[in-house]
Amino acid sequence: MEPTIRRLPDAELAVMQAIWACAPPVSRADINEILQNTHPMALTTLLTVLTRLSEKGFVRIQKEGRSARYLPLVAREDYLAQQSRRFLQTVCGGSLPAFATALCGGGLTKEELAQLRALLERGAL
Amino acid sequence: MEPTIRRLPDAELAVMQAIWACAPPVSRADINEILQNTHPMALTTLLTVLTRLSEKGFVRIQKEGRSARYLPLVAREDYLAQQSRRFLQTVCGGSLPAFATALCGGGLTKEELAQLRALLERGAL
DNA sequence: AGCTTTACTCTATAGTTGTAGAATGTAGAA
DNA sequence: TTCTACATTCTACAACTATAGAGTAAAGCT
Repeated sequence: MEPTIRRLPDAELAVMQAIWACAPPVSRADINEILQNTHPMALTTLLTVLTRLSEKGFVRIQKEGRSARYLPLVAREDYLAQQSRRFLQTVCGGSLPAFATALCGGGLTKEELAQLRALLERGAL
Repeated sequence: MEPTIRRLPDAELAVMQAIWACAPPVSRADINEILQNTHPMALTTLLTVLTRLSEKGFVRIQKEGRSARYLPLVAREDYLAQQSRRFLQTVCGGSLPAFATALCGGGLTKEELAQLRALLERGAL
C-alpha cells in the first residue's frame, strides 16, 4: 500500500501542473511561462512554492551552478488517481451515484459526457 | 451564470455532508451523531464550524429558543456539480482524457468503473 | 577588480483552517 | 428563586497557505 499522497493547495498544484506539462528536468523559466496562463505569481513566490513542494517530496531540486532544474517525484497519473478517489470519498461521500449525478447534472456538458463515456469504454477493456 | 461555489475545507465539508444526510432542518445532535463516523470533533469545534459555514452562506442557523436548527442553503447536487467541474479543471488540468485515465488507472476499481459507466449511460439519455 | 544581472534563499505578513477551552446565556429542577 | 444542565458564542492559538520584498551569491561583462 503506497503512502497516501496529500492533497496540494491550489498554488502548489498549479506549479505541479506546470512541471508535469514539461519534459523533465524543467527549468524555472519554463514553469513560469506556463504559469502565466494559469496562475501568475511573482518569481520569488514561485521559488517559495517550489521549496515547499520539495519539502513535501513532490519535486527534487537539482542544482546546476547558477540555476536549477526541477523534476517531479510524484507522477501526474498517481496524483490524479489518488485525488479522484479522494474526491469520490470526501466530496461525494463515497457514493458513485452521487458522483455520476454530479457529472451529469451540471458538472459536465453533454459533449464532455459523451467523450468521457467513450474514454471509459476504451479504458475498461 | 451562478456565482461560483467555493471549495470547502475538509472539516466544513464533513459537517455539510452530515447536514445533507438529514432531512432539514437538522439539529446539532443529529449532525454530531453522523460526524462520529466520519470526522469526530468536540462540540465547541462543531459549533465553530457551523458558524463559519453560516458566514460563508452554506447554512442558515434557525434559532429556536434554547437550541437551534440548521438548514443547508446550498444543495448537495449543486455543490457536487461545481466541484466536479473544478476537479476536472484544476486537478486534471481541464483534460478529460486525464480525468478518464485517473479513474481507470487506480482511481476506481473495475467494479466501480463498470457501475459508473452504467450510471453515465443512463444519465445521459 | 568592480558592476550588473540573474537566480535563489530568508524573512515576513496577512488570511485560512482545525481545534477547543472559557465565558455566557437560558430553561427547567428543586 | 437558586441551582444545574445544556447550548451557543467568544476568544485563542498553532499550523498551513498565498504572496512577495529584502538580502545574498555567483556569472559574466567591461
